[in-house]
Amino acid sequence: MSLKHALLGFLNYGLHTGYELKKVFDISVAHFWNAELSQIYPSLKALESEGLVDMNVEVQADRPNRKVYSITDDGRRELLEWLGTPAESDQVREPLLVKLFFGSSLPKRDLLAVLHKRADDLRGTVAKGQHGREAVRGVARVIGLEREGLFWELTMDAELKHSESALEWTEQAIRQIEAADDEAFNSHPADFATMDTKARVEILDKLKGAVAPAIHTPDQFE
Amino acid sequence: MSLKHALLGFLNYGLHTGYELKKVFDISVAHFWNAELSQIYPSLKALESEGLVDMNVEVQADRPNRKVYSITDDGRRELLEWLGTPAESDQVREPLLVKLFFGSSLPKRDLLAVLHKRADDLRGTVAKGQHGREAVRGVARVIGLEREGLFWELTMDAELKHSESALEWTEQAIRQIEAADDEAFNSHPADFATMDTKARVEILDKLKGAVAPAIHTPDQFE
DNA sequence: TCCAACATGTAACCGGTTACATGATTCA
DNA sequence: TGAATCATGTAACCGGTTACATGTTGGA
Repeated sequence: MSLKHALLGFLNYGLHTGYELKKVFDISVAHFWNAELSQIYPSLKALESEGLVDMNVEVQADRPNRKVYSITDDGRRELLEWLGTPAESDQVREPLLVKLFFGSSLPKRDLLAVLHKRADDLRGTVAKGQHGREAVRGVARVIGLEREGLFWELTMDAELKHSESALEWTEQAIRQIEAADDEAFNSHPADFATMDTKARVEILDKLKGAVAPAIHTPDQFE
Repeated sequence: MSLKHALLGFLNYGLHTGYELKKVFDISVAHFWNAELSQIYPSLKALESEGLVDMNVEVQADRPNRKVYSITDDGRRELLEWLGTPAESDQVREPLLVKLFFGSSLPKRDLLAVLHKRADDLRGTVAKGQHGREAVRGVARVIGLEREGLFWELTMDAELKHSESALEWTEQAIRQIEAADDEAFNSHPADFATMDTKARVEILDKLKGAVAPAIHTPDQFE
């Protein structure tokens, strides 16, 4: 889990309440690590009981009391260790690719509609991303964390680049599908289905041997 | 959830047992939708109780009995409807970007090590992806589902393209970080931390207004 | 002899989301 | 008047992973 570590990261910048941290998440890391208040509060409590953060109640007259958290030395140590450990990628879960994978079961125009919707979404993300990227360094300057600007920009770049390449792929997929033979759609694949069980199993095993080295086995991740 | 729909998708190709489906997942969609047996079995049971699949027990003398599943008309209808519905992207959760975001808290060489590790992993994925892509159409032909080859290839392309662009980004990030001023690292940001609470909150709100339109709000997903 | 493959499952756990609860203040 | 902001949380649920359980057969 890196929510706890992300919280430590922000607390390393200074004191914060849970409510404030939610705001900070939303304007900075939400595109690659979202967090809900209902998860932040218990996580802070857990961090406290682990001795990685301290908490002070700040009594307020007109508003609800605030619980102000700060990072401890142990917390800082834990953060640095985590930051310096290589990160495994999370399991990819991409429903769109599942849909595309079974594209032959679907009328051509339905599949194309699904892909066009994705392309539109991505165009929106790309446009926003370009705007955001320009805003970031200024933001860092305003906030008094100028040196951090580089890193924040790089995370924006990551999203932008990803969106751009995803868009390129989508557009190319659309072109290839448009060009594809109509017979490829709405098909009811017969050969494999009517094979007897043993034959199918044999084929699967043969395939497994052939494809195995090409499969990107998604190993453990934190 | 699309595990159920992925199962329906494969059952639409023909009869399968849970055990077989696991194999099929591993050699085809595992890179974008992994599934464990412990999840497949209950899902099939659920699909059955929803009337989307039928089950027949095949008694075997020398081996454990097999439960052979087949898709029903209702199941086929459900599958087609799901396939034709635009897919929202899953929430992105990228620990590496979290680490990079807090890169200024870390010694330069530690951060670079983390990124080099990622770059190496990606180079491996790209190499495998290229091999795999070439194997796919052949696989489709062997299995008797030649028309499906196009779609399978496109899903391989997606992974390959994504890996390639992620690698490009990583390499560029490494270069920028190598070129960065040493003062940007191991820093203990003081200004923001020593501000009083009210001032910080004000800044956060200002930022929210400025950055909001650039933030890609990750909405609901299925 | 020991491990892999075949074949099915259950149970505990885990991180995360959604919904619900409370209650004051401020602004449109 | 009614919504948004401040500020904290709990509880139910959900999809997925890990670990555990069982028992046979065939090959290294």
